[in-house]
Amino acid sequence: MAVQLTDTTQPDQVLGLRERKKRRTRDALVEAAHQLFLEQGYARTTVDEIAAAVDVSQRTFFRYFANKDEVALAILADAEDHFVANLRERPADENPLRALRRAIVLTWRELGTARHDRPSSITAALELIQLIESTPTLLAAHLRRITEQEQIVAGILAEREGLDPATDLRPRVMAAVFGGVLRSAHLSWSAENESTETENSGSEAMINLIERHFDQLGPALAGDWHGR
Amino acid sequence: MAVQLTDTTQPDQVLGLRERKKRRTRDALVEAAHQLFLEQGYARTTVDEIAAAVDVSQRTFFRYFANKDEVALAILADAEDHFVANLRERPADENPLRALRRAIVLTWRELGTARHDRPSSITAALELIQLIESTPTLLAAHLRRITEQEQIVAGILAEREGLDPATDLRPRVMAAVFGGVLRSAHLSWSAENESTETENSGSEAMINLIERHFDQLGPALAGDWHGR
DNA sequence: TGTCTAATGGCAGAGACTGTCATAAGTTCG
DNA sequence: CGAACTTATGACAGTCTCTGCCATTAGACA
Repeated sequence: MAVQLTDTTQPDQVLGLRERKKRRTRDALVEAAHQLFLEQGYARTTVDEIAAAVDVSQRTFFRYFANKDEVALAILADAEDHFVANLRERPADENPLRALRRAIVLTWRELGTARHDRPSSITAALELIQLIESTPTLLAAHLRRITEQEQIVAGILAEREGLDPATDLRPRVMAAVFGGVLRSAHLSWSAENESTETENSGSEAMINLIERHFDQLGPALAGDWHGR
Repeated sequence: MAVQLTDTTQPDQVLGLRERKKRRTRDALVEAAHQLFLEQGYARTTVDEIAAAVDVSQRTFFRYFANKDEVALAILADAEDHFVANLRERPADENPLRALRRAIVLTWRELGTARHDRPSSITAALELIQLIESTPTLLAAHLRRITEQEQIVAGILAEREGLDPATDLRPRVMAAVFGGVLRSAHLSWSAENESTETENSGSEAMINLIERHFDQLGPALAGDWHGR
């Protein structure tokens, strides 16, 4: 697969020592930060502590992450990329809403089964969502990232359907609605799992919640709520 | 209306000198901050500058606003309160989606016509939306506030329809969808009005955009996009 | 007018970032 | 293998946001 050219193209797997080292410290920072945030809370953890835990200088920390938010949210970035990839791979004959729904469920399922690279990427992701929901600063940063993702999603939808994203509002509206439903599901999840430790755990609980929220989309928009 | 009791209840209009002074400095801070942010950008404006412009100490600034974000977003807080009030006043026989739509349009129209208290609250609000959309930090803070508002909206909807907010997901989903549509409209607006000065201006342009986005909600969720 | 309460200012300090520069550590090539 | 080059890191120093603390000032109230 990885074709070896002169030296412009970097092989996927065979990274130099330098790159490997960088990746290692980056991973270490993410993990150390995550641990510390869970133990003592986001606000009460200083960047210096995180850096010290990995034995690098504070300056180096800020070369890896633009700010404190970024280390915390790094764990979800992985999942987000997977989601985008999954959405792109959805068959063209699926309607947009279904494609989105399938893609997100599939992403959580993957995260649950596949032993990604880190042992428990789901556990970490779920812990993080809880942390986010209980940390105003983090929530703000997370919401901003989410909306950026929505732009990307809107672009993918427009492309899928062969629409002009500048003219047609549907992709953007759909992406925004999707984002809203997801956030709502996350909120419900973190409300249910408020009690300290991850008990209900498992990606299944989250998937279930997401499905239920999607199911309410039609009924919610229907004129009369008393109908049911 | 305002019944005068012993002294526990503060009359609405007749504020003491102290309260009047406080309100004045608060307003001055908001206005000075807004002006400075527009002139030199959010990041390049320091809190010290804002405080100096109103001739108070930095310490005092932070007694009025928890952080720099808050002064900037204060201008929209007013509009948000109006929206909530408008939503509450919507007739019970209106379905939820329509109630939300009417309430938001009405809010913008009020903001446009009524000479609120400050001369041009719309102008400032629209300028602010543009500033928000082009300032990551502010956008993050704004999104967080928006989601808080969504919780309130969900509560109002549940109450309107006599539903148990803990059980029924529809209010929450609806609030999230509404929030998404609005954000999408704001984004479109700020994209259209990117060019420096407020030209298209007027709340009518924004209202028009909001209506158009709402109109796309049905079509977007409909199975087949090629239908139209 | 005198007391009581609340707003303010000034100061010190923690913590998140950023620019700069010297040093250390990988990479490349002869 | 070692010299020359490139890149990551560390160490400061400095700015800016935000907080706690205490003395001072200025309305409120009797």
